[in-house]
Amino acid sequence: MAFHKKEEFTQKEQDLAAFAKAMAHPARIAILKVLAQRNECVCGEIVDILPLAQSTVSQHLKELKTAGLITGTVDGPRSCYCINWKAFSTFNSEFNFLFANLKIKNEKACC
Amino acid sequence: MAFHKKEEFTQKEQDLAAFAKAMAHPARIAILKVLAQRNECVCGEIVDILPLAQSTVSQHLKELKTAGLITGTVDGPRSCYCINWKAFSTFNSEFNFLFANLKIKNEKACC
DNA sequence: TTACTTAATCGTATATTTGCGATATAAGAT
DNA sequence: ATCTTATATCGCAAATATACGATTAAGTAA
Repeated sequence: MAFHKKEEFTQKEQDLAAFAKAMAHPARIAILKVLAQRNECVCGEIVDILPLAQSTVSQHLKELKTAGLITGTVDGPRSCYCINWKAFSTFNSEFNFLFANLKIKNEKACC
Repeated sequence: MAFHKKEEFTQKEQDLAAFAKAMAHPARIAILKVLAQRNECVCGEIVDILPLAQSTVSQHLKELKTAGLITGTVDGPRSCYCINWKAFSTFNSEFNFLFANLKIKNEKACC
């Protein structure tokens, strides 16, 4: 039995899916929102904002970092994170390439 | 122990996450790509294109439909699907509102 | 040195996702 | 009515995600 046949798809499909997956949780959206609005490295504070335990927030941060949506530096006993704008730019391009370039001529719903 | 505390977040955060989650699989990205490129209702064919069993593809289609990314009509023994452009437009706006409007002044990576 | 602070990781329980085969459904063909 | 075709749903097994408390690690302060 083969589970997770993700390798059967193209690299671009997998990349897009991986990016979307990293955003596929409200907690991670909230984290990204904070980082985007602050527009600087945010050290801590995120734990105080989210309604989750410290360990859980740390896991979400790790996922975002692993997926490449954010970067992080260790600065003494605390860690600082900020948005990886380059990754978002790439995602946005890919996303628009797939879906947005046809949007105008498709305003008419077909079914 | 509370699992899945998604209700603790704002509706917009949940909506964005739900949309992202629907795209968080290469198979569903591939399906969306086909529908976007064809630019019309696609009946069947999707099963032939994807390297997955018919029942699995049907499940992915159901997820996309439930999340509102695609629409579908039953047409005799066959079903036809097409992209819900309105949903994509909404997602794109929300996405850009959160992340893209700050992109230009943030090209400098901070960490 | 011993505390204190901050964040990451471990261990674990539960929930969800993924995939397939088997079965059901529903319309058209014979 | 039966057969065929196309799609959806069910039932199950395995993988992954989610969350928390407890612990660890590493720097700072006393």
